[in-house]
Amino acid sequence: MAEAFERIWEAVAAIPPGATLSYGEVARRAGLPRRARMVGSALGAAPRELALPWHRVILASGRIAFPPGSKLFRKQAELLRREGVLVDKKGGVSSGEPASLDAELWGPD
DNA sequence: AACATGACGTATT
DNA sequence: TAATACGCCATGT
Repeated sequence: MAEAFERIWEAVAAIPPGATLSYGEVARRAGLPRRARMVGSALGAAPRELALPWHRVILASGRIAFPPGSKLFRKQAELLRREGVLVDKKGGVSSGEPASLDAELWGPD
């Protein structure tokens, strides 16, 4: 396996529960700046036995990378919420503390 | 070598 | 906020 993939897997494995990192950030931490797209490939090719916390990797825009409603989207949302991370229906991810009480009570609209 | 593709990122409208 | 556009880079054809 290419060494780059292993560096990426390490970076992902190092993300603590309840936290999230963007693909670009993971790439940077792996010593591969500007290789965000490669992070996606690496995760897709990652052996299941590594049990990587792939769900903690999201877009730089703070949302889940999959189309809302898709199989993988629901899977990732569930894994994140299982760690206390809030995920709205559009894939928006916010760590534990709500940005504002309004947002929590009334939603994004 | 040219071109398309993708679990991306940023800037601009 | 959403839609485009363009940059980026490994892979596969």
